[in-house]
Amino acid sequence: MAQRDVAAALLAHYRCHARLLPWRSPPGEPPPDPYRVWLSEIMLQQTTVAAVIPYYERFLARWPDVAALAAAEDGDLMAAWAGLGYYARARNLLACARHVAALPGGRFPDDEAGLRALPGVGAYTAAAIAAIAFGRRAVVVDGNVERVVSRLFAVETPLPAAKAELRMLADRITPEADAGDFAQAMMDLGATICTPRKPACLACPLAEMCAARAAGDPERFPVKAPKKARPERRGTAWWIEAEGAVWLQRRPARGLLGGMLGFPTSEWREDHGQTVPPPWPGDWLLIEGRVRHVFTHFALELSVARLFLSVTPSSAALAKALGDGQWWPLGRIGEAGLPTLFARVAQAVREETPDEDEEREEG
DNA sequence: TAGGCGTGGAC
DNA sequence: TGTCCAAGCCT
Repeated sequence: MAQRDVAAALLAHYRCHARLLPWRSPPGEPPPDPYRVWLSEIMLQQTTVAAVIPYYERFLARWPDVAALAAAEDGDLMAAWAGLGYYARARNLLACARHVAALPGGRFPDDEAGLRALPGVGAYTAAAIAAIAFGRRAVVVDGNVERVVSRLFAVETPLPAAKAELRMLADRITPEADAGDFAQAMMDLGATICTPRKPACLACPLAEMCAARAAGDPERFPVKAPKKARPERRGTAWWIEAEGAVWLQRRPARGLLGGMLGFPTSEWREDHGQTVPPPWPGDWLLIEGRVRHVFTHFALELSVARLFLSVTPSSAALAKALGDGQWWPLGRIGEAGLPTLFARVAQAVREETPDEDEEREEG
């Protein structure tokens, strides 16, 4: 197989079948603003196109360029990211925007090495921006490309050990020109035709050249090492309510859900059955339902305990006992920008007391 | 280098 | 229902 045949066949297919996406220029046309390419690439890390589109549109409308984003408040940006997951991306997004805005000219670096040095920009993202926004030849390797290449060459080495080998093979088929279109064509192919399950080989422009197809079992690739079981953890979320407001806690900047608002909780532990002392004195009531949430590396089941206070403790007193936080109006809990785990806690409380608002209004 | 780090959709 | 997976990065 001549390597250039792969690129030629793929690019020809892409010119007719490229997906139209909000951050993308049609094949052959001038590339989009690097800010838009960067913003989309960060959002798309480990995240589906369908999930990203509404966030991308909202972000672009609210912060149309890197200078505007650099001027955003931390809390506003974290709240706008709420629900999209992997919140370190949001923290790095802001750090990166401020870094770029402070550069002479306030523009993104235009080569791979310069991009790679930015916070939140790794090998894949640097290559993708260099190719798509700046037309540089770069070897763009994401999960799609790994799958396509592993099938094209029937690579038997299991992931993740195969990464270096797959990157070398991707380098071999990457053309000197049209690097941006080629990268996006590979990713489109992986997303729509060379899919993890039931690949549509009959529609594939590379079918004739594909070793896995020739071997009759393309779905077997990429070979993957077995993964570990996901442990189960349990804990309790504390719902503290006073005079129509609930206490929200700002989580530490690093770690799980770092920098996001949420409810105070106990530790999350694998040993269950332990009774946890509440963090504030009073008559706590355990709600019936529990909140289950699955993270990448563990599953969590939270009990929810409620405390009603007739007098609102000062924020300073609660912050001293529970950590940095704030009172939030109950009626506007939907605007707090809670990550999904805590949005579910709020929903569980709401479902437990469906008529509470009416009773309060009537009483 | 392997593990931490979210979420929702597909099957 | 559980399992897998999606345009990875950081430490």
